[in-house]
Amino acid sequence: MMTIMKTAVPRYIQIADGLRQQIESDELSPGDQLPSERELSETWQVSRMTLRAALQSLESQGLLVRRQGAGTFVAEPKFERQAGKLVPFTEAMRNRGYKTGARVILFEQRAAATSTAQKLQLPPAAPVYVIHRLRLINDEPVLLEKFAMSVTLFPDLASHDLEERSIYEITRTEYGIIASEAQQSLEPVLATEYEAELLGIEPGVPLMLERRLAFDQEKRPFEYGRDLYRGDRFRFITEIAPLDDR
Amino acid sequence: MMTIMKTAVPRYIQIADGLRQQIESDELSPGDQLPSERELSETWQVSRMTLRAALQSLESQGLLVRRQGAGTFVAEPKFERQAGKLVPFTEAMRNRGYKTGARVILFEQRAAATSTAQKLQLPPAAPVYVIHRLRLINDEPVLLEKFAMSVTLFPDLASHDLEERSIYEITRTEYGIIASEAQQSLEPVLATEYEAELLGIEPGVPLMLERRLAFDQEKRPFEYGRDLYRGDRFRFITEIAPLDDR
DNA sequence: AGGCTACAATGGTCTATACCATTTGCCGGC
DNA sequence: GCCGGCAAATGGTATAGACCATTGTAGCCT
Repeated sequence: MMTIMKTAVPRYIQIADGLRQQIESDELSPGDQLPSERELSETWQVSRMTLRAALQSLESQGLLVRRQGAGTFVAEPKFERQAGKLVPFTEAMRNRGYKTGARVILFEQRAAATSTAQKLQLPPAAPVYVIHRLRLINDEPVLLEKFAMSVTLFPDLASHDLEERSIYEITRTEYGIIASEAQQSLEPVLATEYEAELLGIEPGVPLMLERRLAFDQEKRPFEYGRDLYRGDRFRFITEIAPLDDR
Repeated sequence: MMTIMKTAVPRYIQIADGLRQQIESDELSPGDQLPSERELSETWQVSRMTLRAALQSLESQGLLVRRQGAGTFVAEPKFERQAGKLVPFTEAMRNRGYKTGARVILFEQRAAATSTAQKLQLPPAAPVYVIHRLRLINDEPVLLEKFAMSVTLFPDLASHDLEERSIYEITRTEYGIIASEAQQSLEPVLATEYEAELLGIEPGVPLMLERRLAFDQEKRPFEYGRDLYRGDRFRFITEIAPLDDR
């Protein structure tokens, strides 16, 4: 039954389907450059505008990347990140076969900002660590973590290796504080110049901001963070399960 | 500093911004019809193609709905649904000031399909209820729930009012089974004819499928469901908190 | 009064063309 | 050998116009 089938598929959709098949059958690989718009419009015997409609459709589906003056390229596939699940980032990515890395960009102790003190249920201006950590996959920066933790609760945190170890593994083994749940939210933001420089992108590029307040086994908040994921490298999927260790 | 500012904003983006401002300042309300493309292109003194580019931009941002032959309309705002959070649907929507309703479409007892028995950790072909329930907001069908539950675990379930009561409230108060957590996932699907008819849409319209396996306080699976949300009426946001009752 | 048909209004597809903005590569000069 | 400038290649914006497909309304006929 073809009740929802059109008898004539628009040309630009036919062309988009043809190109998508080339991408999905590995005839074209991520990073490959497509023939130019002018060449493709000759190949498919359509106007350049019709061809552009096809490319725009594929771009909006995340399959193509177009750069003015340079060309059209097959998009790299995005990493998948579990939304709403406290899975150690490094472990999750390594499980996918990626090489991971981390760099501590900032580690300093300062009086908590009012909102931070409030979130962490600390006295006003209580000392906290403010930590910025850059995460890399296959040597490419993809995530900038900014988080705050209480100095009182985690004395001498600097003595631990924050580049090689998960923060939650450190809190569990060194301080007996077990991450058990978290409040998280996702929202798109644009990269500032600072963030852009660290992530190797242009300012204004979209990032996914994951705000997080992690609680320990006594339901006490102990980590307040804002993770900034490159929007062009991640997509978020949702599955809830009992909290894994981090 | 204008390092990311272009000195010349494309005309179609200027027009899109102008129309967006009319929408966001309530000069245009949800459901309002916009002037025709031909009229707008005269108003803004551009070609119809340029005007169409502006409308397409707004459509992709979810602000406009265009229907061939009928016109262009300001989109109704979407309901927000917490992804990954077991909040009773009725309660969540009522809290937003919406009038909710429910209709049981199907309630039957049958031998569990293999996959269902497996998910619910039941013996093969164990008897289960298969329940389809249609949810309405302001008298509009927006969600089709399909779920399975063990007959053995919930004898005489039919005697309870599934239209007025939350399923989890029933399992808690009548059977002492408390929903404590769930595995959930989100994925877009297209409406079948059956689903489309119930939801008042055309077959092929996108739906968001929320698969769910709910566990009780002893970590036993007791409800296996597939919720189909109208994609044009919901968007999903993520925030995790300790599980509320359902 | 209801149903059907036709027409007008509306969005959708497509063409051909021109020009602009960005990127990249090559060539020449230092 | 390196750097800068220029030109070509590429995507982006815009125009003018034609024609197609769908929807809705009005008028006419039963």
